[in-house]
Amino acid sequence: MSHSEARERVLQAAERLFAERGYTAVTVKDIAAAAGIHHASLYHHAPDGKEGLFVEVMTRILERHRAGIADAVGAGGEDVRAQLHGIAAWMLSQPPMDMIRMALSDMPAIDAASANMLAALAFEAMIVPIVRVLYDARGRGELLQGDLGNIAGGIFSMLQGLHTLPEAYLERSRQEMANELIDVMLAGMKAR
Amino acid sequence: MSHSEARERVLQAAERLFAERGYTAVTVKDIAAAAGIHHASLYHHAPDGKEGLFVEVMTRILERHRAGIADAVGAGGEDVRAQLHGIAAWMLSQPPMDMIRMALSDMPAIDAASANMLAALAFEAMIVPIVRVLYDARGRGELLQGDLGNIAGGIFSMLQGLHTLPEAYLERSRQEMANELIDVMLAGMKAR
DNA sequence: GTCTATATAAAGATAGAC
DNA sequence: GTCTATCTTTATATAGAC
Repeated sequence: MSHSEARERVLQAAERLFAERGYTAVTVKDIAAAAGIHHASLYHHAPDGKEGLFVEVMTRILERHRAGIADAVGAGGEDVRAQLHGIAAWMLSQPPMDMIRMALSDMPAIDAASANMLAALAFEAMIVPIVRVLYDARGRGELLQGDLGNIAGGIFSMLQGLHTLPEAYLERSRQEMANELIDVMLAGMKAR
Repeated sequence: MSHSEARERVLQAAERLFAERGYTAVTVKDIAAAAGIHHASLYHHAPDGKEGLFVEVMTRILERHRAGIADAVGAGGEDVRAQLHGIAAWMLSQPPMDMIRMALSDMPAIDAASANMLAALAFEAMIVPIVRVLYDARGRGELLQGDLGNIAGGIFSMLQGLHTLPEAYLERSRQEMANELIDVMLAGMKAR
C-alpha cells in the first residue's frame, strides 16, 4: 500500500481538491475521478476513507509549507523584507488554501483529536514563522513598532486573500501585489 | 409565506450557519434545528429548497453589508482613518463570513447565474467601498501611495482574518487589533 | 490494483394528515 | 404552520470477481 504511482496520484488529487474546496464540498468520487480511477478503487489506497485521506493530505500540505517557509526565511538572510517576500513567493507557488474555512468549516466536520492536531500544525507551520521573522528583525535593532503577532496575522491574511483572488481581477502578478502589500506594512511599522 | 415570525427565524438561522460554515457543510436539518422546527417544515418557508434559501440569505447579508458600510463611511466624514475604522467596526458587528470560501467552494456548488450575481454583489458591497474611500482621500490631497485596489483588498482580507480568529488567540479586542492594522497600512502608504 | 455490484447511511425534497 | 411518513438521490463504504 505504502508507495505506488497510483497512490501518489490519489494523494495529489486529494491535496488539490481538499485545499481548494474543503472537506465537505469534495466527494470521494471527485478525488477518484481526478486521479483517474473508480471511486471504489480509492479505498485500496486510502483504507481509512475520506476522513483519513483528508487528515493525511492536510498534514502533508502543512509539513511541506513548514519546510518551504523555513527555506524562504533562510534564503532571505537577515533582511526582513527579503524574508517576507520569500515567504510570499513560496505560498504563491503552492495550491491556494483557506485557513478560515479550515478553522470554521472543515475542522468541525472531522474527529476532534485530528482537528486539534491539524490546527496546531497549521499555526506552527504558517503563522509562527512570520511572527518570528518580525521579532528577529526587531531584535536586530530594526524599528518595527506595533503588536507583531497581530501584524503577522494580518500579513498572512493578505497573502491568502491575494492567492485566491480570481485571475480576472489581476492587473499585475500576484507576487508583485504581495510584495507591495508587505512593503506597505513594513513602511507603516517604521513610520508610526 | 412572505412574512412571519417563524420564517424570520429560519432566515436568521440560515444566515448564521451558511455565513459561518458554507453551503456544503450546512444541512437543511441543521438550519431547521437551529430555527426550532422539523426539517420538513422548512420547505414551507423556503419553497426553493436549500439552494434558494442560500441565495436569499446571502443576498440579504450582502445587502445589509452594503448599507452598513455606506453608513460607516458617511459617519467618518472626510477622515479616511475614521472611515476605515468605521468599516472595521461594522464588519466586526456582523456574523463572520469567509469570502475566500464563498468564491472557491460555495459558488461552484450552486447555479452559475446565482453565483455570478452573488459574486458581483459581494464585490460591490464590500470591496468597492474601501477602494472608494482610499481614492477619495487621495483626491482630497492626502498622500496615499500605491495601488489602491490592491491595498483595499489587503485591508479587507485582514479584517476577515481577524474576524474569524478564535477567541483563544485574542489578547485585545478585535476592534483594537483591526484599528492597528489599518493604521499601519495608512502610515505605510504615506511613508514610502 | 482496478473494476462491478451492492450495502448503508445521510441528505434533499414532497405528500398529506392535523 | 408543523408534523409524520415516504421518496429519491447522492455519498461513503465494503465484498468479491478479475
